[in-house]
Amino acid sequence: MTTREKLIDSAIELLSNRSYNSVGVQELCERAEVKKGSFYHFFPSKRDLTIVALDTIWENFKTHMVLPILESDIEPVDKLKTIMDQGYKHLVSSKSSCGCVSGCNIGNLAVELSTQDEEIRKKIESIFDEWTGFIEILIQDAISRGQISSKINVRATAQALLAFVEGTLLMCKTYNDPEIMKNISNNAFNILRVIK
Amino acid sequence: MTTREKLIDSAIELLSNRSYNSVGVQELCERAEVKKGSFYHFFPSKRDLTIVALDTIWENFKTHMVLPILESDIEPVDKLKTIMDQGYKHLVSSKSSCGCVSGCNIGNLAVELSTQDEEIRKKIESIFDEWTGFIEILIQDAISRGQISSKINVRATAQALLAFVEGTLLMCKTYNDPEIMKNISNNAFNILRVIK
DNA sequence: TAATTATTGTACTGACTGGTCAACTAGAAG
DNA sequence: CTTCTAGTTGACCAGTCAGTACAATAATTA
Repeated sequence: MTTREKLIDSAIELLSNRSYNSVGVQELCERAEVKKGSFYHFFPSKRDLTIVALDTIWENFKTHMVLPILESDIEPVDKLKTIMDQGYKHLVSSKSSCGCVSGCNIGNLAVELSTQDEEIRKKIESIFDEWTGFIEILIQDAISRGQISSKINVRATAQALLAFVEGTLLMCKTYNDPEIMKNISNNAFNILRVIK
Repeated sequence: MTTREKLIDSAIELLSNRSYNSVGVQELCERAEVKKGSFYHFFPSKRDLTIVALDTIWENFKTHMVLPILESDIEPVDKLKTIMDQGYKHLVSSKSSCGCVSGCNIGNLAVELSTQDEEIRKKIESIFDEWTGFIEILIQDAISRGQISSKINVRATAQALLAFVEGTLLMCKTYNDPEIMKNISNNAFNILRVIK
């Protein structure tokens, strides 16, 4: 693994479980076993590393989670359920590995930095846009199969679903309990107005 | 206004628009026009002030927003709508006063500190519990009037609604746009399974 | 082999962090 | 007038922050 990759990896790890302002460049370097000089050779600033880390998180999530499920041939509504289940498993494993539920890596940075760093805010906005787009595809698919009412506003519903997922992760983090997700997540299907 | 109150006030103001780790004791004191020595006369630490600020935010929200609406004699489902409308107005005013949508003061601290400060996490957990309790009352009321299906799990649905509200605020903050709430919020009623 | 470029290491900067502390002031109580 | 106490002040820690400067080394190319 290259020095650059090691830095991105430790950024993802530290930023996921803590927060931007509580993680220093020094600690980032220690975890990556890299000297500070190397850090500033590869990245002009901590913020720039954060943006690359954000991109990497999203690319990983997309290629290993979203796309495989989206391209599978299970029912669209079940795809949503699968994504939620995967999210739950992620929470459980993060809890058992570091003792705490860290929620959504991207949402966490969104909340902390949206009012303070316009560049990072825009980056996350574009990630959320793309994410919403995937959910729209899923909804369209379900509509064309007659599983969801065609009267809904697809984009607004997709946004609502993303908001719901982010809010659910926020609650799990606050209660430090992945099980909260189980209580809540069934309601996601009400948002979709699944036809029964 | 006493020195103590001035400190709590500036804590609420600064923590609402920024983040815990980006606000220093020094800045807190400057905004309150108080010297650092006085700060540590009234509060043993920055964290202790934060907990008091959290309590104050919640008490204000409860007495000026939640309770008046809850005790009014409009339809329970409309009460939810009213709360959402008030939330929207709050976002609009925060955007026009400081240029950015700050989201939920309490949710922001929850996301930033839940994995780092157990005492603050527990404080927010208890606030969320109380908040959920109020929503439960609202739902019960609607059920007893036959406006909502009695088959739902009241507590889980209340939690889902709170998650939805928090997630919506997170989205508005990320997009720095209060209007996002308009797109999303109608779906709240789907979560409730309102009988039509 | 020599020159060039990419990478790493060390030492450092000035500003800022949360927090401590002894000295001081004002006003009330005895 | 004296004493006590709550409130206030500014100087001062030790440690950390993001970022810089630049020499030493490793890898690549001529």
